[in-house]
Amino acid sequence: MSRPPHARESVLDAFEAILIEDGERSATMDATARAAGVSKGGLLYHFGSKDALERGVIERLDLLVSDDITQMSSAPDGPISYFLRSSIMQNDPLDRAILATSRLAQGGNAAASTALREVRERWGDALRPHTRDAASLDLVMLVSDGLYFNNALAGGSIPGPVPRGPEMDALIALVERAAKR
Amino acid sequence: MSRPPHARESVLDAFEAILIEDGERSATMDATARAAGVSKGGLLYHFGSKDALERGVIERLDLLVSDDITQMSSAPDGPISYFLRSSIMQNDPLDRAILATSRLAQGGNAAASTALREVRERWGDALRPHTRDAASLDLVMLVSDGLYFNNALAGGSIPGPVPRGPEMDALIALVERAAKR
DNA sequence: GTCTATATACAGATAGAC
DNA sequence: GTCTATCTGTATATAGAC
Repeated sequence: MSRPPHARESVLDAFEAILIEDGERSATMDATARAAGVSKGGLLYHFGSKDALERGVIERLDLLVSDDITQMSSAPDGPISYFLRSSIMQNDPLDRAILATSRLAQGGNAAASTALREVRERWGDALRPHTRDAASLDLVMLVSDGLYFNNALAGGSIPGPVPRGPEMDALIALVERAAKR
Repeated sequence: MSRPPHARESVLDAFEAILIEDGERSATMDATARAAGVSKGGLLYHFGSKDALERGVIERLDLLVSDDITQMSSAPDGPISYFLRSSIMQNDPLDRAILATSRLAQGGNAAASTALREVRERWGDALRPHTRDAASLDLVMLVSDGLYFNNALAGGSIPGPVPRGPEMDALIALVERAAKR
């Protein structure tokens, strides 16, 4: 099992960071190369085009989501609680991959939009057995989407106006009471 | 009461449309001018810079939200139902102004982010008296955010995976049961 | 008010040295 | 593998004619 070259991962990290903090417009190959500490030519050795770089982020997202769904299935407090709690930005690799892919999607990248829709569907499939009916599943998914949306607006670093601590606990209790099977 | 010049409004409409359908990256002054049926010079007579054009969208949003909050206060089914129902994309001027401003925010426009946060706060203030507690208000706001987020991903035109018809009715009933004072 | 023409800057991508 | 140098396209913005 050969893990991916380090420079390649650094480039992806840098690209994600600029997407999240400064938006899609600022995430140029030049800026990415500079932030990753390589030259533009060096970047283009690992990713032959802007499109390849964007595909790299999407592939990384898909891998991280697979891990997350495994975690979710065996979470001690149950999948709904795990899912909502992990919907607030913890700035972990998965959060960053989602935010970065969202930026690409909102910048017009169709593959990114598709990937996000598929990710959402995978989560929905995993949660469905634990919810009462379609409306209950909608409720859980939409609250999660809402949490992510606010994080996305906040720029990924500044905390948005999302519930934290005890208020988050109360929200999860409220959603579980309404939706949990 | 002098209404704003027609050409100016056409330019704003065109700019919003490109932002929503093709993303921030495609919403250039050139593309906007073309879509609005004016030349670049003509556009620049009405909006002296890209920044002025973006401010135009944000100002329009603020006006439309004021109208919406008035409507919400006197809605027959109550503010929560009105608020959630109007959170699914109806492609009306307010929806388009929100989506367009979201694109600007996600493209890195700080004024757009601030405007959206303030809009969200105005809605929260109007809804607070009608909800039980902080968690209940969070629930209503986050479901609404979730609906908008999915519309934003869908590109504004293709319907996203959001509840419609009877499923939307069931969702509203669920949220009201959990949150309504 | 609206147009054309153009200046300036920067994006993505290529070629080829080391 | 990583670099510099450079080509080409396109964005914002200005100048000035009509």
